[in-house]
Amino acid sequence: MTGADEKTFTIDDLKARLSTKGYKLTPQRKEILQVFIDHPDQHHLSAEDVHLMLRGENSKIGLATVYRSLELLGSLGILLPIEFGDGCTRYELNTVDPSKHRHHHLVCLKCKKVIEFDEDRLDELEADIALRSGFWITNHEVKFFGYCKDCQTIDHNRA
Amino acid sequence: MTGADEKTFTIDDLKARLSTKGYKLTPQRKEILQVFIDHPDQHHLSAEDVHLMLRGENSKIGLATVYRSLELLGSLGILLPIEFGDGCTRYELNTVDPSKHRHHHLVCLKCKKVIEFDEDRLDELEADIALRSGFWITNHEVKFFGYCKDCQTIDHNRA
DNA sequence: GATCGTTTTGCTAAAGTGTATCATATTTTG
DNA sequence: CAAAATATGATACACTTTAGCAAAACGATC
Repeated sequence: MTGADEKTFTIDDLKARLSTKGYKLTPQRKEILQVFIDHPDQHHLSAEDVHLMLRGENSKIGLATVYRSLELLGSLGILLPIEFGDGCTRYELNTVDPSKHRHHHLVCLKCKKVIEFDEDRLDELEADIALRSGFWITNHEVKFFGYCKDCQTIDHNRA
Repeated sequence: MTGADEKTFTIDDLKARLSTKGYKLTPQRKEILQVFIDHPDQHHLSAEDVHLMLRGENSKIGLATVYRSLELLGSLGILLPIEFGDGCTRYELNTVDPSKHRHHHLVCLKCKKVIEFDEDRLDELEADIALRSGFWITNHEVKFFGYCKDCQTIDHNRA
């Protein structure tokens, strides 16, 4: 259901974006971005996830650095933060031209499964909202909540 | 920018929905719903917010009960949980017929201001997603992120 | 309206995510 | 290569939310 490959960020892009804002290129920041580049299927990574994956590669990056780097990469537009209501902020690799590839999320309230889908039909709506509100809109996020095929047969009445 | 009044839930609705699922009607649950009914303008209340408001009315409801009740009212469809990424789950009073009044959020990344807007144009999209995915969709959530009028003149490069 | 079984509450402890602090180490610039 | 600024790592801390359990309250039935 997810679309074709779109150009995402590279380590060189990271270097460029960091330096234009006065931040430094460190091995930790490179490694953290590399985790996202190396695992294109493994979306929605939390700080804890990234930390564990790095530990698995014998990296000694501290947890605080992971948190700080994820937030920084988010503010640079290289990663996108997402909230699924599971208690932690998750991130995914952004695409260089975000208008090219907008994907959204379908969350099962029962089994917590998350399915991605592509959708460009919101661009018109976004332009409309921007005009009416005076906002400069940089991103939008759409989530549908419901019950997936497997969970529709089970009783939802309690628990 | 927010639409006209729509019918929202009452204490009687609460009673009905609780009993059909075997839950009991308690004064605490009534008081908590009443907070939302009494403050139609004060949307987006967190557990802490509700607890403080109740304390201000000399109610002695415990914080854990507030958390439990908010989650319960959410599962009954009386309240809707929303996440703005500010570290806590917030709730707003749902409308009896959710298809009648879908409002979404425009969040300023700089000053954290939240503006609501009405939008029904997603119903068609929702039906489409449901058909393609096999999901039974119960709710959707749309958030636009950007910079409000007041914050567009200020430099966004750092911090 | 009293009784019984079940649910709910309130308190407190604890889990979990994320942030602040600060000494030490690293990067970039010249 | 040296200096100045930034970044890291470790730990302690803050904050939101959950878990556990004894006591209280609800509501169905008699």
